Amino acid sequence: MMLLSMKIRKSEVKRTVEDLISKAVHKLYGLDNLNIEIDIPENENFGDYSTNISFGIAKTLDKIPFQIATEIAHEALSENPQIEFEDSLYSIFGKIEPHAPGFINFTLCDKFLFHNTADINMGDKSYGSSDLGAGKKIIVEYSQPNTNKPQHIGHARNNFIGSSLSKILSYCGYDVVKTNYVGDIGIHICKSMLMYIKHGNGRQPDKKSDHFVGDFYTMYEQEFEKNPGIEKEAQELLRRWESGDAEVRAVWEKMNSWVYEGWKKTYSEQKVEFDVWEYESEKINVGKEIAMLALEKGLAEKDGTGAIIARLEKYGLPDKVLLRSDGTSVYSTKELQLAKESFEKYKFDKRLYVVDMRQSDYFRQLFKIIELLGFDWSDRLVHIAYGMVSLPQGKMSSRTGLVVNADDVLEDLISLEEEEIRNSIKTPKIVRETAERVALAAFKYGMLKVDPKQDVVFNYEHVTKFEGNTGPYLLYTYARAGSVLEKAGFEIDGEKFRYESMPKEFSMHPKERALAAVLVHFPEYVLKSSKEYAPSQIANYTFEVAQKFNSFYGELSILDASSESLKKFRLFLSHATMIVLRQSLGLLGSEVVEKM
RNA sequence: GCACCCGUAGUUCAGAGGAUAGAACGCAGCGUUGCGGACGCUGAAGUCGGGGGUUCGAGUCCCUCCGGGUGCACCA
Repeated sequence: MMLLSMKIRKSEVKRTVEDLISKAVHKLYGLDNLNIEIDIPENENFGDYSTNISFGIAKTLDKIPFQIATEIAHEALSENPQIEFEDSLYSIFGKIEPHAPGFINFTLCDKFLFHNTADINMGDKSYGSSDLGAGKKIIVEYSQPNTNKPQHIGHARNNFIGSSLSKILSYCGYDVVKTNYVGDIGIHICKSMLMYIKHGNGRQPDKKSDHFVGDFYTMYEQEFEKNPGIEKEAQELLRRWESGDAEVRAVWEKMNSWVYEGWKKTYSEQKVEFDVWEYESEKINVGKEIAMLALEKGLAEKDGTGAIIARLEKYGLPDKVLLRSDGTSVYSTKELQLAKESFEKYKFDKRLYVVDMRQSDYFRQLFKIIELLGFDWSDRLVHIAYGMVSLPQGKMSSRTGLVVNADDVLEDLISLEEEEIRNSIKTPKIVRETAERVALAAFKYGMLKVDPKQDVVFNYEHVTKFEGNTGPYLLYTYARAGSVLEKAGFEIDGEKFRYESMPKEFSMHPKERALAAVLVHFPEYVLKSSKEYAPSQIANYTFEVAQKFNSFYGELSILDASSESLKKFRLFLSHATMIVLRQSLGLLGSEVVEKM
């Protein structure tokens, strides 16, 4: 008999299945080091976990998969792990069965599901967390806005992905450093500066200050259409900035401070934070050293004009200029330097760049150059490429004027949610506060539920609905469960409520079982999400939890359960659901509300 | 021209090489003198872009074609 200590983490159920199979296969056939894959079957008839191991080894063993499955299932069942709960031992799996044509299906017993539900109630804030990443450092760089205009809806997706990934990785035990690398200088910044100098008359912002600056950038684009010559003036400004011209620097500082002031509000309303801010203006010409090293290593060469160019053709990538012919460094060279400094400072195990997928080739070049420079940490760099955000009326474009500002989106969503909840909440202040949370959840969930690689069509009508796969639906489910608990006067009381107090013939109703079982998988989805750098994994899991709860809620009465102990069990389940919803929404960057 | 990403129900999206490809919205019905009906239940709806290949098994991996998006050296 295999005995597991009482401290077994529920996140290890899947690993327990792996161990069990691995040992059985070793004992029966002497096979080791197999890649054992454990599935969570969608079809409830196939148990809580399943494996296809029999197919993989059938040829080696010259046996029929079903026979192998039968043998392994039999062996695994005889080693059915025992776990201690309430001062006695019980076996985790109710059934371990072979299934044609050769799967092995594992079904958790009711008592384990009860046990896990009780543990969630006791463990509260830590359920689903792990120490997978203990002692490992991950830098997550995201947002990277430019100081010439306010943030649009595409930045919002970036902010939400980066911020959520950071939370997920922290939850898995990694030491995470959230970094923002601001593009605070360059020709694009000088464009809005130019217009302010020409037409601003020293005005102070009369609206949100980053929007105020953005208006001058728009003004530039309009004027450029009529008079392309003004680009030279912008370039001249950049030259003056680089030479340290006091007048230009003063305008630059003033306008950038306005932008930062505006962003502060944007980030605060989005509940997006950073540990470290880096500024491009502080990296001016820092790339020379890197460029020289590249020359030395022979991966770059000087061309006729004096520019230094990394030759990447033989690696299937376009060549990349490192130093311009005038000797100044380009953006990518600064980024190389930044990566190097970052590694020297943090000795990171991973560095994630959350940047939209248009820059995929660029990052491939960047990472290749770092590898060719001989830095052995080049394989720790990861580009988290995400797709574009578009609207039902089409893709965004500054030319057609269809650019949606992130602040405006959130404000619109808040208004929509205020209308939704005005009926159930009467105090205006509470309406506003609640609407803010619901709107942010709608916004974030709408962005995060989609796989990062996919483009997103962001539909206001859709994401703010209280029904369907939306943030508000999840919050509604949470509030609904909370309302029942409140009515019952329920308080967590794990010590007094024991499995033994359940009726002798107790077996879970299918709806109870489905809910309790889906809760077991939370830690597994957190891990999966962290490995794939995909918050969408947690998002879709969370929706499944909400569906299972509502289905349970619709079918069975909690407060009028047939016995006190059954009622208490259902309250336990409801409370455990709330904890999982709260934790997973938290990992997606959203807060729950008690009433809505 | 070259490269990368994406093609799954009318629409928006899930699918960890496996079992009868799943949700949500919309559509057609149904349910509760009941804990929040902002819910639940049932149903219709699919040649997984086309064609080859690998595999016991392909929506998933490989090749090719088609369609959509994006990027290709001194912008960032």
